[in-house]
Amino acid sequence: MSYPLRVTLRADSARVRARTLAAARARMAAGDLELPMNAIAKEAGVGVGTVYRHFPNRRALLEGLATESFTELVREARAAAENPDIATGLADLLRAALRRQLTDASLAAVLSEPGFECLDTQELSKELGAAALQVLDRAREAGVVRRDVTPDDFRRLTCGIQHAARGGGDPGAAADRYLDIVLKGLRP
Amino acid sequence: MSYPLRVTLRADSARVRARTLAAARARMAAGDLELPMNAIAKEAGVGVGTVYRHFPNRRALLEGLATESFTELVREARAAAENPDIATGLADLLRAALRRQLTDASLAAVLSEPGFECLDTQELSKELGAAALQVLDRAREAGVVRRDVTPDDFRRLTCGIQHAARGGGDPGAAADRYLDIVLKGLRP
DNA sequence: ACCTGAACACCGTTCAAGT
DNA sequence: ACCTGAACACCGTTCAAGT
Repeated sequence: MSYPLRVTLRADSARVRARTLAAARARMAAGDLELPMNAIAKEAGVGVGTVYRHFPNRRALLEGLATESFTELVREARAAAENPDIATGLADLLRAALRRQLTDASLAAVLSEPGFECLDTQELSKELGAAALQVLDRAREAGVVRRDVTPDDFRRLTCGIQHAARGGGDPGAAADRYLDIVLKGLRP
Repeated sequence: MSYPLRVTLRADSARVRARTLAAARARMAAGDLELPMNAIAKEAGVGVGTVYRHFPNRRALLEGLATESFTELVREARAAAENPDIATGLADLLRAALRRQLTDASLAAVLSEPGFECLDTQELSKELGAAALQVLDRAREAGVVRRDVTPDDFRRLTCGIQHAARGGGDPGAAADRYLDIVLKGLRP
């Protein structure tokens, strides 16, 4: 069994990583979802090879970008699982997942197709799944949700609503309505 | 007002078009959704420039690929609008849209973001919208659907379910369940 | 008229050479 | 150890030259 021993990066290495992520984020904010490695390296003032050292492929870079939102989402999911009114907790969980995906396209991309590149992301995914399962168990017991639904259905359904919401005008308003429809459909 | 007068292509031109579409379809069937123009031209035994003459960009090629399925879908939508039991008609409409998108990735892509490149596609889209509106009007009158839903919501929701269904194992089974959830949620 | 494919710009990815 | 960027392969797109 061997685990990576070094948890903190060397200062310059950490700086490179941060600058790469910043450049990538700037591009995404400007509406470019392609994340071209060469262009990002140039904008970050870093050699391409160094970008590849930190992020072996575009998927890894995407996960690096999504980590922050993903962490927040896990926190929200846990809070939802604690809600004394679990029907509300369930609605909160799905709403949070949807909102985070709409504000962060990288998170939407990462959740849309699992198959994780980074251990961090895999870990976050497990934690999200665990929180979702708690919500689901309590909701089932309270009889407020269909019995055939799984935590993975939650992931897929929120990704689906996100996709539907982005596929036309006023994504925010559409997302609210579609979430409403799905929540109602999820009742037993 | 000027309309294109030539409806039938010159024989060789039609052959080029057909070969291009065949090559593109072969690629998509092999799981490549990128549709690289150069590679397709080579595989079709045609100059790249000729491909561009027929399909000025990838979106146009995508629409060319989707036309057949789209036409079938319009037919199915019209049949759904005629169903004496309009609740069933509505379910049939959404099921057909979903099924076609799952069997034809190009149709899923075309419907997912409108902004049509070809007149044919624009026409098909209008016809689909008209049929959906008929279904919706009848369903509303019969009181079997939420009043705030539009034909465009149907498009977006089916695209969303398709996306959710593809985002994990057994897309077919997932699609059925998700459609079930959404149909229930659409009731008033 | 329509077709061809060389040519140019750009991106992904690797790896020998530097520090 | 880590970083750099030239180098190679590949793709999108155009356009001068062919038929």
